[in-house]
Amino acid sequence: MPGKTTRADIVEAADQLFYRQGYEHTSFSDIADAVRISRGNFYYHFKSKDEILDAVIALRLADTQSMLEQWESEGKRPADRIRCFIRILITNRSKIMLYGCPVGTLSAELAKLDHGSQAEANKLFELFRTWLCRQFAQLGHKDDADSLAMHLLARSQGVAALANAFRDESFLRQEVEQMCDWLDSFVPAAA
Amino acid sequence: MPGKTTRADIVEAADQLFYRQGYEHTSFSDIADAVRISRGNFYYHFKSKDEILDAVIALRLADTQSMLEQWESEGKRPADRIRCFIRILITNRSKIMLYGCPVGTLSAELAKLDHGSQAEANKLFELFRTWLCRQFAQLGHKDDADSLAMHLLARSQGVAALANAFRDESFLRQEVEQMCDWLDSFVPAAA
DNA sequence: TAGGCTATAGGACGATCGTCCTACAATTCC
DNA sequence: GGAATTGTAGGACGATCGTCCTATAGCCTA
Repeated sequence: MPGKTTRADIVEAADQLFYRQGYEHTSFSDIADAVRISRGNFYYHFKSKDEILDAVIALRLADTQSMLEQWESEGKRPADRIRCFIRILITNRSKIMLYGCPVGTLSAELAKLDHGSQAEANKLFELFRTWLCRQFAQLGHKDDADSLAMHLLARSQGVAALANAFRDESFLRQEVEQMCDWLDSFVPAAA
Repeated sequence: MPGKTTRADIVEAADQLFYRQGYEHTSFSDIADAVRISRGNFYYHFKSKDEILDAVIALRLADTQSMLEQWESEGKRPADRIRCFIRILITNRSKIMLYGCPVGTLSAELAKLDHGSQAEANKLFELFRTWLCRQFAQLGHKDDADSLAMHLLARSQGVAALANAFRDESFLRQEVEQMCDWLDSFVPAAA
């Protein structure tokens, strides 16, 4: 039980706190309290708060990557995979209504802070973008695959933002249905 | 030049700084420097930082209200008015790519801070929502006017968020065109 | 058993935060 | 022209921030 777990515990706790409270509004004491660890001990595992942020981003990148890979390896058709993406809004609806989209809100916060890790955080967006792009290409839309990916990404972001502001679950579900309908219009006519 | 202008100067400077840096990341010193005023003198005009935030929100509400009224009084047809809304993304593209949407980012930040003025800030969203709702109703879509308003609001939010993350102006313009096309599909067939 | 790592605790540090207090200049009013 | 009010300046305050330093337990190795 020594060593390695503590570091992982810190990153996990920071991940949750950054999501719920924002990066800047989360202090070392907050994380220390959550992990039940001395504040001083912190700097044995991380040299600075920024380093924790980088670790959190790396964790999210890895988690996202494996989630996307799993969606892809489940052997469904491209449209089904894209539907998986659309439905995360429903899966995570409770947290989204409380804290927004973890990707979008972090990106927006780091942009305002003019933070050096902004580019790293945006790799989360890029992960979804290239993955969606690949799915649309497999759907037969090679030429406008990236535009479609960005379009869907944007709509998801907007839905998450408004669902958060208005705490409106029925709006969220309604928009998810519309996105699925929109997606169907791109599926080649096959049963 | 006495009195009243100083208060207005403070609110204006805070408005800009809150937009560019975020509410929490903006300190009294930042605002004081911008207005060229002593930090101590601050509390003659405002009792707390929260009070400045409320004043900033009130200013934005008033500005937004008058902008919407102007769009409505310019005597165009409802579809043209909605197009005015869509095109703010292009009008403010430079700032949006740097700082995101002022309405959405403030709402998101206050949600994470669990700030008491969150409801006030969301009135900005409501202003756009009810205005758009009215326009869609005038377009003849009384039954789903609110859904259409929320849909358009969400898409605008998403476009602003991604344009901010990727600093991509052509994406922004492309999505604006798509939204205009989408709008046209709701206009009753008249020349 | 002695010595060297690993991991943790606890507190000191300088800076900055929002807030508040007091002194003083400028203006207005009797 | 003295008094009261309005507006501004500057700094003190307690708290908290991120950071850093040192002491100390527990462990493995020799």
